[in-house]
Amino acid sequence: MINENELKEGLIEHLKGMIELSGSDAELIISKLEIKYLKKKEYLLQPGEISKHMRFISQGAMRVYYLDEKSQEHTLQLGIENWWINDLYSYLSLKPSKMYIQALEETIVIQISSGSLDKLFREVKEMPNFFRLKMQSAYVALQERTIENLSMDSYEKYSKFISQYRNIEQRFPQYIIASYLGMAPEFLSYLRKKHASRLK
Amino acid sequence: MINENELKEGLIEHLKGMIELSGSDAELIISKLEIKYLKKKEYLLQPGEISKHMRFISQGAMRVYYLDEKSQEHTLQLGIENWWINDLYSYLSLKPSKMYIQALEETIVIQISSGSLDKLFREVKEMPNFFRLKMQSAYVALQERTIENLSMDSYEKYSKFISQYRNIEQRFPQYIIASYLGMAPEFLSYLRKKHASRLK
DNA sequence: TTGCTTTCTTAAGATATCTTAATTTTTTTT
DNA sequence: AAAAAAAATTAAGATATCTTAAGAAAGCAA
Repeated sequence: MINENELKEGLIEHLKGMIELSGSDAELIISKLEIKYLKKKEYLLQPGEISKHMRFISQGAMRVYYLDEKSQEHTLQLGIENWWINDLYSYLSLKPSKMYIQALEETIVIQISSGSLDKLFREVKEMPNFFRLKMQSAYVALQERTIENLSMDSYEKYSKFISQYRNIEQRFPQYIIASYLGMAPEFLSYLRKKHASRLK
Repeated sequence: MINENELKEGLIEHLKGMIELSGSDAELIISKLEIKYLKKKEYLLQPGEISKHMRFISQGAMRVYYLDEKSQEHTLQLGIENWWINDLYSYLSLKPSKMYIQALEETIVIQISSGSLDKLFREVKEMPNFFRLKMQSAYVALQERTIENLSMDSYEKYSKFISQYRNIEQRFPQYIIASYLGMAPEFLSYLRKKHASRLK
């Protein structure tokens, strides 16, 4: 069986990669963490629900996606171990989400409820800094994605994607990668073939 | 002539729309503000430079854009009075920007150097909160743009754009709007004609 | 006001990407 | 291992969007 304390310790290590935490800070944080187990294809959040937790992938792989009016899936976020995953829109605005957050493998998530997190913001000095920094890098990453959207064609985007997500990319089915990149899966398949030799 | 104190007061009001500031907070902040005047087409930042200020448009209109390898312009951000405008990537990472930040009208910008802002973060209690909240809404807005990129066709994007930027949109030349939306200006022109009657 | 410069429009042909549908391959379940 | 389900490939025809080039309109400067 899995040792939950070890998992929680993993999140503490993750925090320590960015901010300083005392032993008592760590204990305080650990006391607020909840662990959730998800089977493949299970949902952590579905449209209509309000996202009330910050969520950290401890093991496994997930994605955030939504369905447009034509019921097409569009993937907004992919994530694996040690990535945060959420619909921040819903979390921050307290409005119902339009997103699905789904496990793509057997997955373990560590969550903090927004109430607990607010307390931690007050009680653990460096906690706001952690989320400020996270938020900043998330913003920069999203801006990068916007830039790619504006200036790259489909193959360039794909090519950048696989070089950026080295190895990780194999954990996601191709049709999900296509939906992340904003192209039809058949077209991605066509591109892969066309450029087959050139792929690094 | 323009009364600079009034302009600075405008920024204080803007801050007060989101956080609480005492009289002495306001004075402290005001003491760090610099005012910059830009003529139409003038640049506030150019590629290769590091963005060392947080920038607030006091009057006028600006855009952030970059050139791709084919020297095509892509507009990442548009802004008018009371909007913050910057290349956060460069500002946060201290790396050289790839962006142009350009005035599209006679423009007045209020700046705070990153050094001064860091001080304010320590000296004005609510200051970090302001930027945390700003950052959050910027992130959510960018996520919204990503969603549109994934699921809307060009006309839908344009249509959403003009309803979102009511009236403001007339202050930006159409080819810039096209470059913001990620389409060729000729195609935008074609779409406008095609849907001419339906435009609200 | 005239002339110059910038922006916008039009149209034709080229290209990228999508849609549909059938087939094959891979993965999962029994 | 066989059967069922999910994912990937292929190919043809359809559509969206781009490119180029030229002319018209609008804005700005002399």
